[in-house]
This record gives sequence, C-alpha cells and structure tokens, in this order.
Amino acid sequence: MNSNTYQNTKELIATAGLKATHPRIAVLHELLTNEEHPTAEQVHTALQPNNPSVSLGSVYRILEKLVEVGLARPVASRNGLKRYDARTDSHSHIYAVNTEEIQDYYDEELNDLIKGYFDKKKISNFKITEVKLQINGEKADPDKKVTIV
Amino acid sequence: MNSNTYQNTKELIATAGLKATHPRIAVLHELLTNEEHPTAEQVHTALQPNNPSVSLGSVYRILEKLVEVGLARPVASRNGLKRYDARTDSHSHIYAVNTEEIQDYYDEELNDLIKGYFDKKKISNFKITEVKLQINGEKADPDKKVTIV
DNA sequence: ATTCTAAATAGGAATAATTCTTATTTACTG
DNA sequence: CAGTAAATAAGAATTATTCCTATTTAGAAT
Ligand SMILES: [Mn+2]
Ligand SMILES: [Mn+2]
Ligand SMILES: [Zn+2]
Ligand SMILES: [Zn+2]
Repeated sequence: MNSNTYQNTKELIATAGLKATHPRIAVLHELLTNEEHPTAEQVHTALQPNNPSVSLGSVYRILEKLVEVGLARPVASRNGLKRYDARTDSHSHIYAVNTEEIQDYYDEELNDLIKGYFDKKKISNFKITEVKLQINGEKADPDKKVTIV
Repeated sequence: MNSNTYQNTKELIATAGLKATHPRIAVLHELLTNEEHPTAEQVHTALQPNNPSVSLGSVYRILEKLVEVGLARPVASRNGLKRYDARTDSHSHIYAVNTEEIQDYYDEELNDLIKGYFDKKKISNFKITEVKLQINGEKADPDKKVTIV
C-alpha cells in the first residue's frame, strides 16, 4: 500500500521542510508502521531494539513537531494519555473500551452520509474542519482482531 | 429542563446506591451545571467559592466513582487531560481546536442516520455500545457562542 | 435522638506523564 | 570539508493523577 522504507520516510520529513534527523525518521517510521495509535512512551519502547539512542524526551518533542507540520495527528482518547496517528486523512476510530485499542475505520458510504448531513445543517460561529466517528464498544475476544465484514 | 437542585442531585447519588456525601453532591452538582466538560482540576476550582473544603484528590476520586455508577462519563480529548460529562445519554461533541472547548451536539435525524448505517454494516469480534460524532473545527469568534441553526 | 460502623474524605506523599533546560551533536549549506 | 543553526540526550523540573492513612461522616440500628 504505502511504501514505507527508511528512505521514503526521510523524504516525507524533508518535504515537510524539516531537518531529516535520525530520531525523526525513526519516530515517523514507527508511527507509520504501528497501527495502534501509540503514546510517546510506546513509540519510545518500540524503538529500543533498533534505535536505543533516541531519547524519550525527543520522542515527545518529535511527535508534537510532526503534528505541527501535518505528518501526524493527535488522537482523542478518554484516559488522559496522548496518542498519535500517522494517518492524516479524515477517518474514524473504533475504540475498544476493554482493551483501550483504537483501530481505524473508513468507509466511503459513511463519509458521504455524514457529509450530506452537514451540508444541510449549519453551525454558526464555527468552521468545521472534519467530522469523524468514534465507535465505542467492547472487543469480544481480546486476543482476536476486529474486522469489518 | 433538568431540575438541578442540591436536593435533586443528592437523590441522584442515593438512587445510584452511593452514600450521599457533601463532596459527592457538590461535584455532581457542578458537573451537571457546567457545560464545558471540565477536568477534575476545573471542577475543584469551580467548587472553591462555596465548597472550599472539598479536596482535589476527592474530586478526582469522586469523578471516577460517578463514572463507575453511570452518573458521569469520560470525554475523549486529544490533549492528555481527563475531562468529564454529566450527560450520560449518547450524544456528539463539537470540539473547537483553537479554544479547546467541547460542546454537546445532538440531533435525532443524525442519530437515525448513523443507526441505520450501522444496522447494515457489521463489525466482527466487536460489540458496539455507542457511536458518536466528533465534530472538529475552529470557533470563529472565540468570545461568542457556537450555535446550531 | 444517640450510638455504631463501614465507607468516604482531607491532606499530603508518591508516582506517572509531560515539558523544560543546556551542553553536545548533527544535518544541511556553501 | 568547514561553518552554523537546529536538534538531541540526559536529566531536572513541572504538571497531572493516584495512593496512603488518620479522621470524619452518612446512614443503619437501637
Ligand atoms: Mn495524564
Ligand atoms: Mn496527561
Ligand atoms: Zn487512525
Ligand atoms: Zn457532552
């Protein structure tokens, strides 16, 4: 789908106008690879094996910078932890309350449905940038995957 | 709309099977009154004038307890702060990125639309408890209210 | 109304999460 | 291959939240 090599990630960063440092490449690469909408801490942990020199403080700082330049987005979460997403297109999230997993969800039909609705309804003094769904529920078997059928 | 006296709040707590202590009544009353989906700290600050004896630690503990018994709900937020809501019915949120304000949104038509959609779509290994919208955007004039027209 | 008691609280200590500071390193520029 | 501004590592500091425990309190039982 998305060719996600080191080189490719490096270019994404450079194209965004940032110095393509090794810590930045490592963090963005991890975020692009990791589907779990991780916290800074989780990204840092994931980097340990191959990039043990990247500090936790840098991961925090880099994630914020990636958001700033549009290469990542903050994910709304209800437990007081900051989580991040490398998907920057508008999409929805399936949130499993029991496992705290957040999974992407996108469907064109749903998108059109909501878009159609908000073309009619008007909210004054507010400029909508995005409408997304938060699908809350419980993962039946926590060990198995959630799949859209 | 919702008669929200001290006495009424007290009954809500008692009916939920909790000891109706003064700190609990004060916290829930504030949460019912405050439309801003406040943090524990904000609730505590709001209580200062009339209930200075309620400690911050208690506010944290009480809010979690209210969630536990279904008198309050956690609100998804993207800045790493826990925010709470006394509205326990399923409703959506308008989130102003610039002011970090969260405002309720509910519309029957929208509700039906989404319900209809998810009656068809099936997600396996997942039990949906609720689908809500996160309407993100910017408040044009931060000093004025956002209104649904 | 008074006593009893389990549960809840205040206050402060402890921990977890995040940001800040600064000396050193590094990626780009020429 | 310098030179330089920007970024980083490491650890200190701050902020957010939870935990601990002596004291208080709401409600139940006299
Ligand atoms: Mn936190
Ligand atoms: Mn936090
Ligand atoms: Zn996502
Ligand atoms: Zn709400």
